[in-house]
Amino acid sequence: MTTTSGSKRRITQRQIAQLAGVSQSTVSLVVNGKAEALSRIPAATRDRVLEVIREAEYVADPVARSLAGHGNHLIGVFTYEPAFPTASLDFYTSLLTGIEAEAEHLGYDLLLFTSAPVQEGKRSVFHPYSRIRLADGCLLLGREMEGEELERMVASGFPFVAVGRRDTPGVPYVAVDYAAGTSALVERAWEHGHRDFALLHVDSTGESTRDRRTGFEDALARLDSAAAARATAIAVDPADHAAAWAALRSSGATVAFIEAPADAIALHKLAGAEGVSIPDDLSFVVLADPSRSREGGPDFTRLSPPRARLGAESLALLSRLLDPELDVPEHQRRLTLDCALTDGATLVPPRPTTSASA
Amino acid sequence: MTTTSGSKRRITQRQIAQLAGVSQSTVSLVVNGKAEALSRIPAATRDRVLEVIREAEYVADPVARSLAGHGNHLIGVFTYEPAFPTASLDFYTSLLTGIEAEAEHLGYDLLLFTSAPVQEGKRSVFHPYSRIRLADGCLLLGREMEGEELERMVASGFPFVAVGRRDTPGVPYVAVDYAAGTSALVERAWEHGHRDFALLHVDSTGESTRDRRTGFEDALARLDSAAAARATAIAVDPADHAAAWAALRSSGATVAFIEAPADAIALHKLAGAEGVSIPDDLSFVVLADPSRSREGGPDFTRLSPPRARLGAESLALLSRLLDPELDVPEHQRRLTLDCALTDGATLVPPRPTTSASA
DNA sequence: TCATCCTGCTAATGCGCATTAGCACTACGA
DNA sequence: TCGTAGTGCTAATGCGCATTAGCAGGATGA
Repeated sequence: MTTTSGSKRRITQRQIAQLAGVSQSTVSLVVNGKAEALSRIPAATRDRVLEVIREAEYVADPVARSLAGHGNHLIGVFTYEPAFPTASLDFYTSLLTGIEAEAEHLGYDLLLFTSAPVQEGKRSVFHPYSRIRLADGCLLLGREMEGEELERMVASGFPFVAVGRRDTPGVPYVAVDYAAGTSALVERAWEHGHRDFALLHVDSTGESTRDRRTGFEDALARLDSAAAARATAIAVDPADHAAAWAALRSSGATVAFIEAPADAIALHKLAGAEGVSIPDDLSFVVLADPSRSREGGPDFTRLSPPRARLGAESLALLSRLLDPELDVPEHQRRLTLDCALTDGATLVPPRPTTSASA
Repeated sequence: MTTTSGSKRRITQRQIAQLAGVSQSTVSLVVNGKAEALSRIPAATRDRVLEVIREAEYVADPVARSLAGHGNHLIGVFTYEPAFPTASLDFYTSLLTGIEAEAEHLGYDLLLFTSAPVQEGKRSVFHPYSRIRLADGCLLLGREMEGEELERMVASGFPFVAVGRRDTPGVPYVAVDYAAGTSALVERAWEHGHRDFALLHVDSTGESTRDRRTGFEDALARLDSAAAARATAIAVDPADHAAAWAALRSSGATVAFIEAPADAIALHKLAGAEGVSIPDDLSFVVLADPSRSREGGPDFTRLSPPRARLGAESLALLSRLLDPELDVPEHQRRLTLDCALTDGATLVPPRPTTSASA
């Protein structure tokens, strides 16, 4: 009564063997024997077995195959952000699209760890009933992952790839070059004549947030140390955009670099409410693509990270790591993709200086 | 060398047993024994074993658990439409969102069958390396499923739920009431004064297409047999919207019921190109929600099938079927959800008749 | 004093498959 | 005539776990 399911037990190799008048081993050999093994089995026998298999509609039990030491072409997808489906799905959709396309291409099935074993406020791959080992390897998604968690992953020897740059040593990843992308946008704003910059970033210590900040600060430092010193960084509380807006206005910046599209949209609204025109009074640069569902937002000048490609490349890297033939050298375990820029309508030259103060 | 992965072999119950000075059975009992079994094991022993488990970071191998007759809280998601990720993902995104949310709620992981074993032009769950049996049960998505395939599923005894109505006997499903929804829209158009109807449907024999057609025809028949007789059904070839447009125009209809949002958008464009105003010259009613990514389309008067809920309810039904405690009666194995209507801007009264012909 | 019951475990088995060692037999060359 | 090589298979084992029967030893009751 504890059987998984199904009224009738599934047909097994042993039954096929009986029907065909051979041993279970022979059936197994016929089903997956290598050429060398098959050469020992005459065509007549093989055909007979195959015939029985076809008639009986036999399908090998993947669980047993797996236990017997065969991978099952399964890739796990683990997401650290708890609210996977509802809140964050928008964000991950394009990633998943890329992953799925590549999975289809490579013949992998995808195991989504949607069951949320949230312990002590965080998700962890390591919990007593983790199904992670059902998969041959695993992709890790999420804005933030703890170093300790990643170290355990590395130590466990379980093959995985992180989607996004990770500092933890030994972690294979595919990343987007947010630093270079942000730098390029800073330079563009500079060319437009902007000298007062503000960065409105997500309140996170995640690598991607830091990369954007680094790109922002480095570019400014290269261009003009005074402007760099004047630049303001503001951590945005998604629950209190008014505060961020106030901080932005009092910073005196003529251009705002905003990390999260959702924040950009909210701030854009606040600006409209106060009669501040974007971009005439204040330029907006957004450091990611708005998710598709948010219509209504303006056509931001922004970064367009290649999310679908990021997903696809991550899976491709993982599949290389899984290939026993391949010995992927260290330097090929970390990839960085260029980040595209999208010219939008929200970056224009600043208003000509109406002289300083009153 | 054929081991799945991981440099060091994973720690097993046997090793835990040795470390704790007990037998493997005892470890197993400690880990998952029912209360009755556990009562035979004194707290001291249990604690010792648990301590070793904690220290060794032991995690049970889900594959072995599964083989030994335990389900693993895994739900398979199979999609019949081949181009799952790229072309059709848009369509399935909302469905998947609902499924994922429910999976998280119920503690299930999701197995996406993205590897595409397309045989003879069609996908099939039944192929020699099907991993479907890794899952406890399975959701079937797709516009069309062959009866034979579904019959095999029913016969196999493997628990599953089809997303969308299926005629095949014994198939559990959750569906959207497209017939009633379409009927309601027909009535609304009637109230606006329309008497000449056209239905532009997808060229498919899928149940959902037929349901809409049924709803369309039944409503008209109820309202006025002459109008019903005058109504035209046009199968739209997505590659040749011009033909559909021509057929629509020559039908003399004052309102077009269009099944696929993509077709509606294409036809709307053709109308614009010919100077035909929608809805002033011709009303449009669409029988599904446009996917989000297609911005630019007008605000159609349309059906808004509750896709996310459809996904969630399907999984909920499946989980009920999987519960050994429950014996779901036949009539609870098929659910139909109401389909919402969205008032849009494309259904208005027809132009007053400018008398017949010239 | 012996039968009975309880306690605290363990040995043994099976889940379905892959893999390896090796058996029985034939053919063939020397 | 024997040794060798090949052919056509099968028996046996293990993967890691869950489950069940049952054993050894002590306590308890009649």
